[in-house]
Amino acid sequence: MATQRMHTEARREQIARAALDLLISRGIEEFNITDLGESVGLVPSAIYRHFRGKEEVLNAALDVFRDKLFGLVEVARDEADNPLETLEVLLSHHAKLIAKGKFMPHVMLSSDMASDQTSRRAKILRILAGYLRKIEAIVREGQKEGVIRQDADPQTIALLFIGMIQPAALLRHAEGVNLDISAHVARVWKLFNKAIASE
Amino acid sequence: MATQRMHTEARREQIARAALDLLISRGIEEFNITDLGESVGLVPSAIYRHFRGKEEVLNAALDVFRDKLFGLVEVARDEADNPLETLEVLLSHHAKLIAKGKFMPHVMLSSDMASDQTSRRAKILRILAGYLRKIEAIVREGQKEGVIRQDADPQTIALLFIGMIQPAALLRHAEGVNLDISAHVARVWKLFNKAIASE
DNA sequence: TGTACATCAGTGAACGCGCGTTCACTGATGTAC
DNA sequence: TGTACATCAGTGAACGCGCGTTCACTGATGTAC
Repeated sequence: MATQRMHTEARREQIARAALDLLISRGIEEFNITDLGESVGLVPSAIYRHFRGKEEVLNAALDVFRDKLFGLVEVARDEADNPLETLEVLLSHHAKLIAKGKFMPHVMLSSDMASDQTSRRAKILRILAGYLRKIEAIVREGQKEGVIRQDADPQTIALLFIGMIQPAALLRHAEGVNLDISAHVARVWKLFNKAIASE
Repeated sequence: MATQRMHTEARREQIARAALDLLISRGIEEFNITDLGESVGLVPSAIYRHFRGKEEVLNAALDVFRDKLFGLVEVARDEADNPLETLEVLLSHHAKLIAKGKFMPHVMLSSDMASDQTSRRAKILRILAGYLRKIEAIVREGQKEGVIRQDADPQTIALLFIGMIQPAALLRHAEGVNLDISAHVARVWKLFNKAIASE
C-alpha cells in the first residue's frame, strides 16, 4: 500500500479533477483508467472504490468543467461595471486559462468527447448551451442599458462571442500559425466591440 | 463473395470517402474498421487489401476532407465579385454543408480526432492552418481593394470568420437551443460585416 | 487509555470483450498465346 | 475465339493486445466499551 488513504468524498473530487485535466491535455481518445489512477497515485482498480465505472468518472469530470465554466461568468460579472465590460472581462479570463494550457481547448471544442455515449454528448451540449444562455443574458442586460445595439439578436451575439476564442484555441499550436492568445483576444475584441456596441 | 470486385484505386477512394462520412456523423471514438467495411459492403479484413491499417485510412479520409474544404474556397472565389463578397459566399456554403449534416461539425471542430497519433493531430492542424491562410489571403485582397478595413489584422479577421460558424455548428443540436444554421449565418454576417468593412 | 471489532480505501491478479490485424484460401478478371 | 496461367480483390477464421472491470485480500482508520 504505497498510497495514503483518503476519505471517499475527497478522493472522488480529486479523481474528477484529475480526469478533467487528462481530458483537457490529451483528449478522450487517450483517456484511460490506468493513467487516471496513476495521476492520483492509485492502482487502476482503486478507482472503482469511488466510481461505478469509467462513464461515471467522465460524468463527474464534466461536472467540474461546468462549475469552472459557469464560475467564470460570475467572476466576470463581479469585476465589471457594465454588461459590455463583463463580456470583455470574461473573454480575457478565458484567454488566460487557454494560454495556461488549461481548460477548454479539447473539452469545449470537441463534440467528439460526446460521440459514443449519447448521454455524455447530451451532457456536454447541455453545459455549453447553459453557458450560451448566460452570455445571452449578459447581452440582454447590455441592450436594456443601452451599451449594446438593440437591433441584434442576443443568441447570435453570444455565439459570435464564443467564436472569438474557439478557433484561436484550436489553432494556436498548429505549425505555421504563430498565435499569442492574449494578444489575439485583445485584437478580436476591438472587432467584436465595433460589431455590437451601440453608436 | 457477396461483393462486386473493384480496382484498388477506385476502392481506396470509396473507402476514404466512406471513412470521412463516418467520422463526420459519429466521431472518431466510434470509428472502427468493421463498420467502415460494412458501409462499403466489405468484410473488415478486405480493407487491408487497400490500406496498411486504420491510421492510413484516417489519413486518406483527412485528404478527402482537405480537398473538400479547400475546394469550397475556390468555388466562393469564382462566384463572388470582390473579396468581401467571397467571404460572404464562403460562409453560406459552409452553412449549407453543415445544415445537411455533412462536413465539419466533428472533424473540423474536434482536435480530439487528433489526440492520439501525433502525426494525425499535426495533419488536422495543418489543414485547418492552411484554410486559415486562404481566408487571410482573401482578407488581404479585400484590404488592398479597400473593401475591408486596413487597420485590422488579417489573421484576427480570419479566426473570427471561422468563429462565425464553429460554435453554431457545435451547438445546433443542443437541447434548448433552437438554431437554424442558415438564418444564424445571415444574422452573424451582418455583425461581422459591420466589424470589418471599410467605412 | 487500551483493546476488540467493523468499516472501508487500496492492492494485484485474473477475466473477458472489442477490435485491429494476419493469413491461408477462393474465385473473378485480365492477359498471353 | 478458346485455353492456360497470373494477378489480385474479397472471405472468414483466428490471434493478440489493450483496457475496463471484478474479486478475494490486506491492513489502516474509526468507534464502542
